[in-house]
Amino acid sequence: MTRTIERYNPRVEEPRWQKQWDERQSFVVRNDDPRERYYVLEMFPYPSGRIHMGHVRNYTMGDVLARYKRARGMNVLHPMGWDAFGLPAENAAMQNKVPAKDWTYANIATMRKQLKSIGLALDWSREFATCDVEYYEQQQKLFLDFLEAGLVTRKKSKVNWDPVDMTVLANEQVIDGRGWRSGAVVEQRELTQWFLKVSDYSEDLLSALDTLDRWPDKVRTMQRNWIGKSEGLRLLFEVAPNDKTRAASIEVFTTRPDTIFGASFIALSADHPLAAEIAAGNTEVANFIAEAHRHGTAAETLEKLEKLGVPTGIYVKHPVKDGETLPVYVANFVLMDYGTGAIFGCPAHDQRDFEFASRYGLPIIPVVLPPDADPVTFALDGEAYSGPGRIYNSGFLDGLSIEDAKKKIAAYFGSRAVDNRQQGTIEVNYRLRDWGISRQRYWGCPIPVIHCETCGTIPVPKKDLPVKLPDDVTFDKPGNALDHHPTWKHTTCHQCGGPATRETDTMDTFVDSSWYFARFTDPKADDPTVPGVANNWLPVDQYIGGVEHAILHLLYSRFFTRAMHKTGHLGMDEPFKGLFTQGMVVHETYRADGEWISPAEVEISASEAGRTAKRRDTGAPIEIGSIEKMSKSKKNVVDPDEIVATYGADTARWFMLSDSPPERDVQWTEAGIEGASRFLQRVWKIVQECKFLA
RNA sequence: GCGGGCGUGAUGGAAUGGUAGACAUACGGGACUUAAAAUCCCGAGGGUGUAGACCCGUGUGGGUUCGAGUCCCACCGCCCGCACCA
Repeated sequence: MTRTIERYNPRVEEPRWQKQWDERQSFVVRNDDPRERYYVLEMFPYPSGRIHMGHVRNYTMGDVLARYKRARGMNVLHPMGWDAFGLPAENAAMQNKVPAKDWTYANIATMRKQLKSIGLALDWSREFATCDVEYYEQQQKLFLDFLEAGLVTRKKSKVNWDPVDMTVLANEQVIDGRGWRSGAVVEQRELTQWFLKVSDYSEDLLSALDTLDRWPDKVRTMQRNWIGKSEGLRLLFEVAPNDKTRAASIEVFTTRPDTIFGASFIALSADHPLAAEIAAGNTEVANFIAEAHRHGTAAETLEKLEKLGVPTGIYVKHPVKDGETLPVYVANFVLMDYGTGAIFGCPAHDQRDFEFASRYGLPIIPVVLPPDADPVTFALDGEAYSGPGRIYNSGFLDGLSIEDAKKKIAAYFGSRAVDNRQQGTIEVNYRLRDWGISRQRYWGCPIPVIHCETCGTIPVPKKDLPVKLPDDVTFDKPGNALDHHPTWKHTTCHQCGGPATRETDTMDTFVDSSWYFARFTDPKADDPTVPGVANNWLPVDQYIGGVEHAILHLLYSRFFTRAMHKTGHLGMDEPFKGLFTQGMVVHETYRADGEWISPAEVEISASEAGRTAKRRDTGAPIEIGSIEKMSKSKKNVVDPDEIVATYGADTARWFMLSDSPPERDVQWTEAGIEGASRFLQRVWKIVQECKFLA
């Protein structure tokens, strides 16, 4: 008897199975399925044009989990959608004269086909794109509900302005003083903006991190730092009589009120109102402020600035040393947008204050004695001491621990008054700010409000939603194409019937991705969610994505879940029970004559002597460079389509999962994918032999 | 500076405190072939030895333990995030 065992041919087998899954709707999930539920979600893609290997890795991980849970008899929700608003569509519209909408949906069609060829167990019946009118209409409803619930404010504020993208950026989107997308140096501008009141939840967002025990510590720590809680004392210093200002007091924020006996100066931010007032009659101060502004944001990219300041000529009374005064400076290292924009300097126990005091000859008075140090001989060794110890040189605080001294001095100042106010108030400060969501862009969710000359700025009634984006926009002028549209913004006021204009700002695209996981639970519903359904599925049991979203997307989503809870759309506060941050896909880089070379053009030969590379066509030598994240700019990308065509999706998936632990970077190599391919062939052969024997 | 993580063959990496290096890649040798590819088999951490075997090996130095890659302490190096936050 003869038999032949054929080689596994993914080009036949994979499409056959994928067709069956499609026809039988194998992965379509029903909300009324009584089995135990499991929700696995990977961060949805931006439809940039084509999927990349990072997508393959991300979605394969989720897929394995989804299939495993399904095999264990669970009802598994594993959906897919598109984070489809954003600037690249507008850029494409400008450069290629393709409407942003067409460009986006064409990309989605391509990428959907690619994802299907990967063989993912996805419920495609729930697919949506955030630029679908049906989706952003629901988002507009959410905005109105948030507005009604007091979670939205409109205020004039200094904003980060990206001069290249011509739009506002959230603090989270400014990296080293540059726009996260354009890389342009960010400017400060004063604009009226819509804000979501994330700061209402500062404490809750912080403390609830402790409950997220299936999140990586790294991400929790990053969020903790970002929220930036500090407990301290808001403290008034009484201004000594002078002719330079009528201000009676200066308010500072400090986390170290226990060191008040070591205070030797007050420093104001260059943006402090009092500094501006003094500058009006003091050219030295005015020049210093101008200089500080000139450095401003741009200098943040340079190495640490020297601690510089200028005396204002004003003095304040020392709050605990009768008859003594402290000089008031304007200093370049004091930030206006944290605390009160003013500090008291205790040089002995704060490194910045130490440098400042050393430069300007101000007293350095140690008031914290390190354990085992001698109070008589202890001296600072060229830098501030910020470690543990006991208070000394401090009158009625002497001998106390730092913690006890903080309590005692807070009580002391709490019982005194300056400028007709309580001198010291315990205060908790957060670094977290409200989220400015206004963007001066066309391709985003319109903010559903109108500006009426008579009635003011008022929300569009829900019955008039959606506020639809026009399709016929042009990009011949810089700035917001919506604003330039000839008719779109002109409307009538629903209250008074008079003329009104629409808000032309659209929402930050991070809004779109802050609740999509909830929409997947019932993507066709007439409301943002059907709470009975959403609460059954959420929170997401396992969320998988890149660590680059550790702050922005994940923090905003946590806020949104709380806000949707408050407005009755959801019944929980945390969206993601488990979070997994997968590593990147990296690849060697290749260079010749200063140009990056694509791996497809490179032939590698290896021997005991090592690996060498040459051009596949000409045979010219190529330098093997460092291993980097796959990126178009370095050309070290491998196209998933080609891999699937050559080796099949399962080989690509197997390699992605087997070569490196999922949380670490995986290095894509030709040899690795070959090995994975051979491995699968062997497995297939064994399976065939078992079938034959059976 | 603060925080998180990592350090094991040529390489990616395995190892509930119990035979370190699974599996894979690369490399070398062999079988098959006119030849190559594919496939299959063998070798392989380093050192000494004809061999049986022995010694040394998980960044460095200590410690706990019958036993440490794993736990504890100190240090060195690398990666990532945040950072003039008072």
